[in-house]
Amino acid sequence: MEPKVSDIASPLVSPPAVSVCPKISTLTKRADFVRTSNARRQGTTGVHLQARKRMDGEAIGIRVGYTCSKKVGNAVARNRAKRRLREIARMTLPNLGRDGWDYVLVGRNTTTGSIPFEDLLRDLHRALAKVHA
RNA sequence: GCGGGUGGUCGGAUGGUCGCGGGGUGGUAACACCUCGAGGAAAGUCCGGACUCCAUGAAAAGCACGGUGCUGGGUAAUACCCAGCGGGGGUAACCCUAGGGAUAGCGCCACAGAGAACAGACUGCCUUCUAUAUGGAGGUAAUGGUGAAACGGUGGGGUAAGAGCCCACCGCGGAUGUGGCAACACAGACGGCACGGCAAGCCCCACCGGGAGCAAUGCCAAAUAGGGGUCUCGUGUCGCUUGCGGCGUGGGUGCUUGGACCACAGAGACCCGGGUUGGCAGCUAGAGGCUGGUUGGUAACAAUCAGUCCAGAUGAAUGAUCAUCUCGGGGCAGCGAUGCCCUAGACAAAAUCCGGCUUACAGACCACCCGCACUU
RNA sequence: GCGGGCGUAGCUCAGGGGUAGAGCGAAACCUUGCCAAGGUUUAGGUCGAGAGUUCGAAUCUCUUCGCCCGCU
Repeated sequence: MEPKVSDIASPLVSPPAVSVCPKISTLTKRADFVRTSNARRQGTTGVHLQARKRMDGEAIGIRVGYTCSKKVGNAVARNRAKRRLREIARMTLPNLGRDGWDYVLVGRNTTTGSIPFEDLLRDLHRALAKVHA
């Protein structure tokens, strides 16, 4: 039997202690995106991940940004891809993300909006593991 | 039943769990609760407005530039809509139509053809002259072929040959009359025919448009700077009532003109260098939409009454997932009725707002109408 | 969001109503022992797409698609 999405995510969604859970904020500045893209990167079928360990004092907590260029498609396809990226980040980063890092999730050509959701989730897990290594 | 035409509607539904944006309430806060949260095209940005700023005495005038272009009406306005007219298509329902002026002027009409816009004559036809030839003079425009287009068409009379030269019909122009608010329609004396096409070529005529746009504009905070160089015009003047008037200079979001206004010691142009891309307002209730009724109108639409609804983000909010149902589609089994399984599946997401236009769109539904076939 | 511009041969561009062209590139041949250069010749185009105006459209008009630039 196929594992349900809830089975994959359940250990991750289980609420961690508040003191362990860093605050997650969204990247909005272009300069942050550029700095992150110059650091570590890892591509998978569904998502392309860029990550960077910040210098001390820049900001607090985990920060995450989302990018979907016109290659992804029209406005409907871009928004849809961005929402799916937000959802997997919400389910994953509170547990697997590291404090003091910036992450940028980039939507891929046609796959981000179309592949099954659990595949997208596994792709982010793999990409995070490789980037942290 | 089949085929077609017109107008319109919808664009899955319900529930659970976890999340997102705005507003409200409570709370010191974390947060909790309540409530609202994409489209018919939100799209393209092709038009028209609202609104804001700039300019302005003024909706200034003229020129330039751009647009519109049958008539009447509707509207805040339009290139939109409605009702008609003319032209074209279709057996029909019905559809399409940038549709003013070619006698204001200029320009163009390649190739072919004798000749392409003004009457002219290559091949011809007829008469005549002579030196009888591939000749000259005259008449004619019916013949031939070319071309998108050739100076009215067909038939008859007539003639040396011919010709609206004459006649009949058709076509064209058309004084005038009738109907219509008008575009225009109908009738038509008369004219023997004179007047080719292109204005989405320049242009003429009529009407419309001041320019830029929410990245407009205003405020707050921080930071940096209160820059440098070159060039041009200036450094006012007269009067008195002593802060006003005359003159002068400079200042214009296409240009010019005149006037008013502002400034009067600085103004303008170009080049070099440096800083910031934060927050708030504008920002969503308006020529508002929808539903139902009444009145006027053929209609578009207007007036009015009642009810109801209202996204406001800014790396930009609607997602993820599960279940059930239903419309279609596909597969398998079956002669069939039907059963089982899979599958929510088109275009496309607000960005100041509104009215139109155009383009994209899986599929489903409703009403009316037309043609053909069949039955009664 | 607003404003502006461009689509013609494989590439860079002319042509602005009358049979689509230039340069570079490609191919074949000549030349050479071989290559380059040179010479001769050839192929290659729905003029981004669809309608309209015209006798006739790459050209004029409208619609549409794609690409590029500027404005805080």
